[in-house]
Amino acid sequence: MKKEIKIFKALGDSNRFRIIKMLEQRSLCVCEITEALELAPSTVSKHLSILKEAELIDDLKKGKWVYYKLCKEVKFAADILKLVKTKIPNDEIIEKDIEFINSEEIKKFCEIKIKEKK
Amino acid sequence: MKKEIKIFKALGDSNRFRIIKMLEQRSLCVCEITEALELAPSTVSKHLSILKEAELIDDLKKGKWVYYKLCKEVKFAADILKLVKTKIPNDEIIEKDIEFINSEEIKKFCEIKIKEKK
DNA sequence: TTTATATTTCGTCAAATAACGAAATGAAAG
DNA sequence: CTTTCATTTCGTTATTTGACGAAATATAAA
Repeated sequence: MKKEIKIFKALGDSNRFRIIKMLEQRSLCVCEITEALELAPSTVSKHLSILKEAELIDDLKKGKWVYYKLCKEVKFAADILKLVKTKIPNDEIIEKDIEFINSEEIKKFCEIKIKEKK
Repeated sequence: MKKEIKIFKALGDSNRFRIIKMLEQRSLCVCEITEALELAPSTVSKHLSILKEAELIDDLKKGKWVYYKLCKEVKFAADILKLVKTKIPNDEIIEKDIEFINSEEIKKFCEIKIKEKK
């Protein structure tokens, strides 16, 4: 499939759009995204693979966790990401997502996962 | 559905993408687009309604014909259309489409439709 | 090495989508 | 007013997509 069509298809789903908007804030591990979207981990993983296949995001393994971040190379995907970042006003859901990933709640959620083992 | 998601969904189909690329050249009536894409008129009409619903294109009735053109108002759709126009290299199919709508063949096709009645 | 945890892959199911032809609509010509 | 032609709407069908849970994989901890 044409690369640009893949990009548009990838962005044409509201859950994937939410992921992109959260990744504008900072890179996130799969479990954080899963927690925010309230979907099954396998579903989130599939969404992430579609975004990655479109070269909108990239992954980075850190131990057990896999972190995803926006892909900012110089190409059409980066242009689109810039437009998405600068020109689309956040709706309620996006605002709530951003609030969530910046919250103490999600920080604790991650800490507990680590500390539980100590 | 969120307006921007509609835009991405609309562009995330290769036939609709071809339509947008042809409309970059000039406004076209439904039968010209149908001829270029080699799809059923009802299928093309549906694609056009999806693009219109996303506010990427607009229609203009002229007698029996309905012409469609790109929608250039100041909003996200216009930004995307600009990116699409300036940043995406044409592939073979798009080149062929552009050639077709600028050809003598399609001009004759339209003329015959009119003259047949005289 | 065994166990636990994070993520991905696989198989399945329901819903959405893209295609078509047939019928309906609307404008122009006879 | 009736017919003709371009387009749209409707109903159907095949394919794609988004969701899930179960099983597989990979890494860290015990």
